[in-house]
Amino acid sequence: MVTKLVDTEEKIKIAARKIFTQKGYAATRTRDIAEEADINLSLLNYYFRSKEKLFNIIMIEKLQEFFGVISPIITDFRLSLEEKVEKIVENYIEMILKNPDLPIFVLSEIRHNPKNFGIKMGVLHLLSNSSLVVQIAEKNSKVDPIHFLLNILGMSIFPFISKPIMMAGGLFDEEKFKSLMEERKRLIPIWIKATLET
Amino acid sequence: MVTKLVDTEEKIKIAARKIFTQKGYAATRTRDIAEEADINLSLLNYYFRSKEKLFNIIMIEKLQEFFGVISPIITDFRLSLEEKVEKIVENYIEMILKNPDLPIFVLSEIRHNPKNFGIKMGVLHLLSNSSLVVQIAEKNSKVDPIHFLLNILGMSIFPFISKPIMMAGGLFDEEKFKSLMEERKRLIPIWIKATLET
DNA sequence: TTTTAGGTGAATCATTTGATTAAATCAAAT
DNA sequence: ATTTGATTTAATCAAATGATTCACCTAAAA
Repeated sequence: MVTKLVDTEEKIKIAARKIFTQKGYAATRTRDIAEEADINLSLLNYYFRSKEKLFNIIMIEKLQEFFGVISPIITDFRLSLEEKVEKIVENYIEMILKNPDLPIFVLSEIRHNPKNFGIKMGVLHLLSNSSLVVQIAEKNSKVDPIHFLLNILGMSIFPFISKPIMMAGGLFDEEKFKSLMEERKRLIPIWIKATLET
Repeated sequence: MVTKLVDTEEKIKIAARKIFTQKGYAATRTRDIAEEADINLSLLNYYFRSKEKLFNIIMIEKLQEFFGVISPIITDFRLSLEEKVEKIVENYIEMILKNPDLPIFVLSEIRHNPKNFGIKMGVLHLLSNSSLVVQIAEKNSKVDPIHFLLNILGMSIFPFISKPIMMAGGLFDEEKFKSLMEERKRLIPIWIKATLET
């Protein structure tokens, strides 16, 4: 077989990533994906057998994108607490700016299918054994690491989730939103530090 | 007509609230709602004409629940900045504890239909004219009210959005989550205050 | 050149799903 | 008792949708 100009399987996956993350599993039609990929509908089933199988492949990818940011950082004992916070915030905001649909997609699909996907081994177990908890305890034993992490992620991720509301108001555009988030990259570590002084 | 034991229209709406907020518009079948309401499918169309009309009714309700919490507080000039923060946090957490599906539902449905629903007049316009911005400026002119609000809401609401992840880990149950949020009711105002000292 | 095997697409199938229809029920008014 | 108008239901429709079929193509191997 000669090399295809564009690998068909990858072309379908690219389309699937776009449509699934935009509209979610239930609202996505396999025909939408086929059209976006500029291929015939049967091709999709030929390559991936079913909508659900294709979805699972994309979902696994997206979960890794979403959780992959934080895991290596919180376990890296070479990084100080301050450096960890800076890196988590910067990496998350950076990554989601490039992939704005990711948070709502991941969080709402997990919700609709909480059993599947090996998130069990996920972030929380990881957190308990990380060097992050030790460093938090050293800094301020009163602050529960769970609260600490919820604060960082809440401040970093929530703006993206509420973005449609801000945009609907007409007071915000893409440009303005992006610079808002660039500002937060700098400010959130400062604010987080302040919460540890309490 | 004799008084019905349970008003049929209201019975359908109760079922619709439950199913729509749990599964979202696209994943909801009108048959699911009919079954949940313990009525025939055609009844649903008899009372509400279509799935979309029924959905719009529920959606309006849910938007009011979601945004109704914050509007009266940020415009109330009798409340101090500290009181405002306390009330926003407490009211949001209180309300969402009773209606855990609300945040993801509202935020993801808005995202899938950003034009509809008069959110335009929404929170942001309200914010610009509120007494909150004045009070923030008095306290610390460096802090943008938008950042301030995103921090409060992010810290209060994000935990509910990420709850399915925490639960999947098996380290958390309903009980534990609830007491975590009760703790945050007390702590978030303290943390927010700390961010204003920077 | 012929064969072979993977790749491709038009047409079609079976099921799901939102919506409609027409008949039945039931209580109150006449 | 009959009529009336509001509810309620079983049956069915038409469109949407996930999936399959089968014929055809293409390029490499024999």
